[in-house]
Amino acid sequence: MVSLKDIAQRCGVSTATVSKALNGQPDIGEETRSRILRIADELGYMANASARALKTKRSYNIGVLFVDPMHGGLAHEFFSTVLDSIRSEAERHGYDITFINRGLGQRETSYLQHCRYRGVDGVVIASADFTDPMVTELVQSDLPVATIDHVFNDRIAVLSDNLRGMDALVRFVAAKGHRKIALIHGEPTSVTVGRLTGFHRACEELGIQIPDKWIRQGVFHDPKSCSAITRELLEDPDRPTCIFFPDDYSCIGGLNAIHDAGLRVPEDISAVGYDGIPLSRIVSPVLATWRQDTGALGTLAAARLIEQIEHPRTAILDRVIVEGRLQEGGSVRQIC
Amino acid sequence: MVSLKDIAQRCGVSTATVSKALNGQPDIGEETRSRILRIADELGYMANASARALKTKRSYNIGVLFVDPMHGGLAHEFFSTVLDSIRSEAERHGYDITFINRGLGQRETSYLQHCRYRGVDGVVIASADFTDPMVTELVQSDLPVATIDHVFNDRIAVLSDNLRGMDALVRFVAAKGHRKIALIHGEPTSVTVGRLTGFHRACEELGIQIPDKWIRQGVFHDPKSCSAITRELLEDPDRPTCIFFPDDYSCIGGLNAIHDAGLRVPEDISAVGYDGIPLSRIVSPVLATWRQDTGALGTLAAARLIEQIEHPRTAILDRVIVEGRLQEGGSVRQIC
DNA sequence: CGCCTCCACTTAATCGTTTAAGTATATTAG
DNA sequence: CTAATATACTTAAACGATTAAGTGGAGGCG
Repeated sequence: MVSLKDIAQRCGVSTATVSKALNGQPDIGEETRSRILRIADELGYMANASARALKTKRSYNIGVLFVDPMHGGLAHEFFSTVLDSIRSEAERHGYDITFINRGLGQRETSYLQHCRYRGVDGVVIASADFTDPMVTELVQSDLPVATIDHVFNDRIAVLSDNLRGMDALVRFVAAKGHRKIALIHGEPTSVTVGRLTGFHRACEELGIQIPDKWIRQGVFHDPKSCSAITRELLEDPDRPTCIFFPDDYSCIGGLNAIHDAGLRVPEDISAVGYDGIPLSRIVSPVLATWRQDTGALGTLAAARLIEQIEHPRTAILDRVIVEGRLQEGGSVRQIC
Repeated sequence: MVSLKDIAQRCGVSTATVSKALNGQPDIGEETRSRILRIADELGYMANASARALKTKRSYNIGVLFVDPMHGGLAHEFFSTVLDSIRSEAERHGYDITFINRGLGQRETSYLQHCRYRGVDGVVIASADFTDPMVTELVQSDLPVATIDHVFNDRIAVLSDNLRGMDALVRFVAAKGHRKIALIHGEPTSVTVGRLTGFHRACEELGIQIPDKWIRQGVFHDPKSCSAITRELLEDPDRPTCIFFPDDYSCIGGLNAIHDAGLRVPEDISAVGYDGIPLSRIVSPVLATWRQDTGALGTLAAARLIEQIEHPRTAILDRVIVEGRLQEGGSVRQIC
């Protein structure tokens, strides 16, 4: 409503002067500047983001690509905390965020087109099918991109240490005496690859043999599929003493299947999650899990992306590893 | 990158013609139009949202105000599903969403200023302190506004029927034989008022007397505070047979406190949640709760808001009530 | 005194789009 | 055959900001 023009009029100067005064340019006299600032404040002036973006090609908007292939989108605690930390870090730097999707209304568009349409200054890819050509297109564009839990060449990547996390969990349950361990993992993504590697390496180093039938593919965040696999594992007379789930949420689904089978956790069988969402501490027993620093994941991705946006020549496009820590919940029991 | 100008050049027409062709204006010849459309497609043209918004004062962007006073923001399943449905309904209509906050970078701003800065076409207020003067300012502005679970005069409001939900829950547990019912409610908001009213009315109609000490104020989505209150309720020798929690999430925290006290749910004490988030079906026992139609809440708010944005003269600014349904979980047992 | 520099501003162009108003050509009416 | 009308365009201004280039005057220097 109130524009530079209004302020210029009231101050008896040109709009250029007002713009420069407001932006802290050096070639403005001291009393002129303070008068302009005062009037701007009085009138409740607020810049027009569209006009500014049009002229400067900087929208102070960052895109967030967040595709949960199975479910609604941001409905899970892990994602929503990551998202929230992206949001608040962006806000701290004066950026807003825009969800990137395909298709504006009827029109079908690619993710990249959506980004161009809104003129986002960069994109955080927080969860997506990284083999999707549209995602590849985005990553190969000239837009600054930061990915979470996936590495692309010459791009910022923020990763949680899946290998180490899984390693720590295996050692934890092994120390509790478990040797018959089953692993339900998620879809084959780089996250899954890291975790599987960590799992197998730790088992090997500890001299634990895991039969193939105990390595099963489930679905991330899908208690249904994980419950079904759990049931199968339990039906086998030679059953594991401990089951690893793809994540805490599906672990809770697994607990349910275990209870339905008339067994108790951890007395009859132990369970291990992954993520360390708040919920994992609220349920009973508290889950043994690897607590990812979801806040750091989002915050770092946003911070590094903004760094690249604002200092394109000097920003280092490498990977950052975020540490996690073991949550020793009661869902794993000591066996002799 | 590719602008109207480029298309105009390639087609040998003016930018005005291209604009009109692309926007389906009637005064463009058939072959000209199809040629323009073809070239635009070939060049991968995508409009520039900033330029368009600058000229038309329509950003195709809707603001979402989402302030969770206690926690990070969108970290809870109830909120995140509402948000996700707002997002996807907006997307269906060609709108993007922007989170509204105070303060862009260092600069302190009001919610309304943020809205003006981004030029949002309207705002969904999904969760906020409705007594906050900044929220009031927003609601009293000329921006289209839709609120969720709160009513303002002459504004679109989408509400879940808290009174009926609570009524149904009370009748459900009463039918199971419970008469000693405790209620932990959330902060005093209009949601809480509705639920309390429903609770007291149902109790009165059923002839159930509830002592004051069993009506306690907790905090929404805060398992900690609810656990503490639960402990207090359990310590009293004259303890309730059933506890109502402000929501499913805090109910799960309450279950934990109950277990810690050496009691089982539902054998020793029954528990009731509210919301019906997916999690409530995953835990064991499944929670008895009122399943709110969170999808409808968000979808309707977005749809009605967009209706008002696009047809300001004919849109009806009233309240919509969203139905929910009883989820008869195993967390309430039949007592004699 | 004449020239240069510096300061504090203004002018004017520009970003990409939309749209009211204008224009040239073809068509129809009288 | 002229005049009115319709069609299919073009012209040009505008949205609100930014910014390179220009300007006028004060002050400094030799």
